Amino acid sequence: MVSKEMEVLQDYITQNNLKITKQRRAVLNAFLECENHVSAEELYKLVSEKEPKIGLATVYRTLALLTQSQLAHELDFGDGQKRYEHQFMHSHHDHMICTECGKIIEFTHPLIEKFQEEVAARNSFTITSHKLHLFGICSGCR
Amino acid sequence: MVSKEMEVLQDYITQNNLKITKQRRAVLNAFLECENHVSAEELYKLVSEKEPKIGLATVYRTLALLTQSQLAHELDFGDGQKRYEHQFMHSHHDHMICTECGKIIEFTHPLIEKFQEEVAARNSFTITSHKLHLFGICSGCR
DNA sequence: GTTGCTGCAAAGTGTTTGCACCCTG
DNA sequence: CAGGGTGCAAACACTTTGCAGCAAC
Repeated sequence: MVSKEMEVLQDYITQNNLKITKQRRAVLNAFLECENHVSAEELYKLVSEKEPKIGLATVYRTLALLTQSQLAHELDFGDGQKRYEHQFMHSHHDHMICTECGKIIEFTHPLIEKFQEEVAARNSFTITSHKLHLFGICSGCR
Repeated sequence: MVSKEMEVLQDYITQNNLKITKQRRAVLNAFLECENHVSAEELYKLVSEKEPKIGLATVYRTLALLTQSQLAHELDFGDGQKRYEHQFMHSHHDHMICTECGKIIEFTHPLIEKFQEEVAARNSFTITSHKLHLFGICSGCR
């Protein structure tokens, strides 16, 4: 069973004279199986179940690799640690973060994007990326 | 010369059984004089000019105090350190960050805010705050 | 004179790096 | 069998904390 994500990783690895290892496979599989928006530490715990001897440093190094190969995307919700989300076949979106329960709702709004471009153009600014985070209380916590 | 910001700090301090000190006054003054979006380290260097014996920890502690008393607002642009902006009489705005020169342009767009509320309502989510950061290249770096 | 504040150094947190050994290609 | 990958521990950058002495009220 080779997932399409594994193929992407294979491609990236062979194109860059790198090597596929059982640790990298384990990290990728755990990353794909787990909920979105994992931290390195959380992923480390998950991978450890399958690959007990793995080191935290390897998880960090593999997450960097996944980010470079576009399989993962780095996020920073301002809680002091980076989080990673699935990127493959996963188009751009923004986040609502419930400050009570930590729930994350993804959304996009075409008009928000449009007005971002507008205000950028007004300032002669060329957007390469953006982050929009709404913090608040979700329906379940109200 | 007592600035309105100093009065706010005084109020907060007396209301909470705290004490005003020359270090706190020095940090506040340096914070008000310096450009917006300072990091703790930067502010520490500035304050050190006037108050050479001050410790970095005091700057951190005073920044926490300023944040609590609403004089400062904590920001995280994802570069690994917190930054602080003037908050007093300074209404909400978002940020464009030039990834070449670090320049920060502040902006607001009423329609963006409006559509944020709309998409939140659609998800039964109550917004308490938000962060919108546009990353890209400013006019001077193009 | 209490009680909070300071400076210092030590401890913390999340992440990165150096190194000797291991394993993939 | 060469060169990259791994685990471990140490190093890192930023921030917080413990403590003894100090200063504001």
